[in-house]
Amino acid sequence: MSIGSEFDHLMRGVDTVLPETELAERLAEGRPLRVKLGLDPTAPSVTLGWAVVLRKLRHFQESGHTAVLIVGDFTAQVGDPTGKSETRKRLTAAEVRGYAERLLDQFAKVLLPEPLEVRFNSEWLEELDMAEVLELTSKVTVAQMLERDDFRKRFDGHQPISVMEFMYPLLQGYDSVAVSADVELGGADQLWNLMMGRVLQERYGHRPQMAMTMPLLIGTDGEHKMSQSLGNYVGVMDDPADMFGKIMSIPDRLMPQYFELATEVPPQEIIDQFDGLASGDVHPGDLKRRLAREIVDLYHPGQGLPAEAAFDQVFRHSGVPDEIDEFTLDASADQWIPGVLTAAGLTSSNGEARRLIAQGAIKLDGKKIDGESIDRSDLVSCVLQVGKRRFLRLRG
RNA sequence: GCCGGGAUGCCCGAGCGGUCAAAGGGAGCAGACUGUAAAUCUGCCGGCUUCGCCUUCGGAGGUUCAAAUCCUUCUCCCGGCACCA
Repeated sequence: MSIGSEFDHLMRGVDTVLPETELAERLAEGRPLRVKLGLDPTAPSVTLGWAVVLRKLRHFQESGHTAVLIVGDFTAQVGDPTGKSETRKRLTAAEVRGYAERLLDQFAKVLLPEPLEVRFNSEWLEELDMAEVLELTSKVTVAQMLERDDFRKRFDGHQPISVMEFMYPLLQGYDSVAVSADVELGGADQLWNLMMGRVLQERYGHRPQMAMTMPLLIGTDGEHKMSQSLGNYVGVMDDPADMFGKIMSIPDRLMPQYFELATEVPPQEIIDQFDGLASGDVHPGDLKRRLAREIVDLYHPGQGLPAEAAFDQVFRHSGVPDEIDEFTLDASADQWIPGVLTAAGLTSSNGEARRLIAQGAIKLDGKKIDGESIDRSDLVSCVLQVGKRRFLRLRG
């Protein structure tokens, strides 16, 4: 790859690079850069949101640079105060360990196996003794801490800020010192933290890293940043049909962002597609299908088209998906549908199920049911459906 | 430390002795319309095989025929004052 196209590839979708001119300079040095990305295992899944930065890390790998992926097992327990208006609840060591284990496989779905260094930051953070911690804290002033917006606001508003929260950026920054990062990647909300890494490296007499941030991907609700706690996410481990469906449900206005940040479709092609959309040559539904296929193919190679077919089967032809959960009926001749639905987990309570029946949302083999009880013999081998997307195959 | 205000359902927020499972909004779910988009309209939105019953209004006690609503106490938050610097 030439320097020019490599540079363009690395800059795809990027939000901010600081200092601006330095990326070209470092690339020109012609050696593999050490590109750090730190992720705290505070939840069990890699979402398309995290995948945005992970993909960027992969772009660096593709150019021969070394990906230094830091699993923040130690920092996860401290808790990143970024964007929080209040003190965050702390996770237990066991929770963090459990998440970290599950995440490692998922990272592998996005990154290349080489060149890659995976490090846990407890490796060095746990080893710091009090004298070293004090030295670390002496490198940064309280005024610098308060430059950060969320700290500033809380401080001015007399909201509590624990000293431990001040420690978070220091620890994350210390990671950069520990791994000698040339570049650190992060979400747009991490810029301040990344710059802290730069400051600390300088104070420790190392060459300061540059910071590169990616925009925060908006979740399927079309409003908030994608996050597991909000439930508006698509996980890279979601099965193809699920992934396809979730992408189809995002608001249209999110499509450009998703194409740019969550796919590898060449920039010029994206521009052409949206030009087509503006002129009416491309139908928004078709473009969204393309988007969904592209994303599914990224995490389940070759599954984009089958996922689309499954989607059409259900939503275009009002059919039933090929793979659905099964439920074995008990022996009673008279089956009470709300009980079945709730036992199978399709509804959360009998009351909810009864209401849905009253609203005409429950179908048996595609036909609306109106009563609550049905003969067992009329149910066996049939498909019970709640709304458009919840299905259950009944077994005798 | 003192004085005052507050804690309500997933979230925000009314209620201030009975007619309160608790107004209103948001989120969510379902129906119509669609491209599983947006916008809009409609219904539902604690549990229970439900004209009734049960568990909820920060925790624990108490007063009352009756408490989210009154009293006591505990916990936590918020304002103001004082103290310290």
